Amino acid sequence: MKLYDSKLQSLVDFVPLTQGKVGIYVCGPTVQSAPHVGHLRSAVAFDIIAKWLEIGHGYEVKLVRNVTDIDDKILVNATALGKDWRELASTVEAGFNEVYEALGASVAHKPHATEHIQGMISLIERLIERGHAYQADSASANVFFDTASFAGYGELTRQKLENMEGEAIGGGRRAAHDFALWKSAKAGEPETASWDSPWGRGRPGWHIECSAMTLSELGETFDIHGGGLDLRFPHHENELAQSSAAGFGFTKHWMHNGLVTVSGQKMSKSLGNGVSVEELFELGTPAAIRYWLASAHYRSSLDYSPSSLTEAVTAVARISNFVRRAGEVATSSPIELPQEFQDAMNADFNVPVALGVLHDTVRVGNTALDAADKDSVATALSQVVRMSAVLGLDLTSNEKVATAETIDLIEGLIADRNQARADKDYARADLVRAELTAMGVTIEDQAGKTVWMWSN
RNA sequence: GGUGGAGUGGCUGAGCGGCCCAAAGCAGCAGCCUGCAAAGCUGUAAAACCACGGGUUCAAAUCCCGUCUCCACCUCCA
Repeated sequence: MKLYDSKLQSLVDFVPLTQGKVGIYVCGPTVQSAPHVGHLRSAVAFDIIAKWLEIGHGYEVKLVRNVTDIDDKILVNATALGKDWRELASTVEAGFNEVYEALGASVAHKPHATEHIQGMISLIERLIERGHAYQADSASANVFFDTASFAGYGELTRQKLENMEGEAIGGGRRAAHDFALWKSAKAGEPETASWDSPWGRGRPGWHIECSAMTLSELGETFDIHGGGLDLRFPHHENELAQSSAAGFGFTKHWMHNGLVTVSGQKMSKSLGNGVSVEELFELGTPAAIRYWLASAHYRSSLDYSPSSLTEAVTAVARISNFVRRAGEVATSSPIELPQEFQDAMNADFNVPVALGVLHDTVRVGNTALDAADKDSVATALSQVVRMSAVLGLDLTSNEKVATAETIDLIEGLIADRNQARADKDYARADLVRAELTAMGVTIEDQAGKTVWMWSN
């Protein structure tokens, strides 16, 4: 299979470093405020990538997504809210975990920055020993990475130092692009937000966290490092510099997901065009949201609009309706995935094409249903279920989940309506139907019976 | 200034030298079903001169050159 390596800027054959095993590290959120749609896109993209490597290739995948739980913004936001920063971080993280869970994009490995302070300190010491980092001056605990000492600096994003804008020299920083590895504790910051180090009390810079956590979780060398396109510079460039300068092989491949846009512009807090997760969940089921997030190739930008989400709701309903109807006459069994689907996924995880195959299969299955061709229905059903599993689409979200009383009520109304229809009292039948609709119930008159489901 | 990416039907969105008079979905239309709608299914007309102008090739949406427009990154960001 091939994947697009965003450092090499080309499609490459993917071969795990260790046979049968794949290590993936994806940059997770800084838990400073509630998640937005962009976080979900990244999570779903890499979840599908991991699932395909597991289901499609049988690899044992270790997917790591870190949590940055100490950072300037967390401290600033906590102060503004009058909260302990640790409380804010854990509350926000719980919110992230909730939506990841809802979308089926949870990960088993979630290292926290605050749990890896010692690893970061060791790594910084190693960089100083090797001549790639320096302490600002004896009076400050600031430690910077010395970009001039590392010839490969800029190779991830193909930029030259002289062309880049940089930060003002100060605080012991020798060059505009030298970046902080360790930041001296500042007056007024909570005591709990700093740690002892050989250079004095302080806290880690952002980039060193990920280098330390990849080392701890995946070792000196691993297969894939991922994250949003906006993290390429400076974050990933700096991570690469740190880990390489420390003498580690680091990641074999880089993968970056495209950003979510609104009217063509990047969704971000600073632009104030962020779409909240709540808004998304009001418009669609988790399966529909996942479908929408996956409907554009992971490297393309994905433009948000309410109508694009309702389209996804309809599309998912088409798939789940087939599964529901087919399930009445056939059972799903483990089966080979359609070749076109496998080909699409093997071509740099081309999910839009894979979704096309899924819909094609649904159409084949529906045709078979109409023709009462049970064998073909069973095959299509099995394939659809399997493809949906790879894509992580939970098709059961509008299944009948209700209390016994509610079910009795609904079934009673349906019986009333059918009695009215039998009596040719259509006015009353329509009235009952309107009542069901108001309850959020959609009914479907099939040959000889009426089935119901929750409306989308 | 530097580094990447994008411009395909009414909309979303694939394709990246011949299988493309361009996948799939949504919307539209028709048929089936229905008491009628809705829902569901099936089929399907029209609709894309593939941003624009050149070029290469037997053959280009796909390669090359130029132009225009848009986006991202170079500060924190998934």
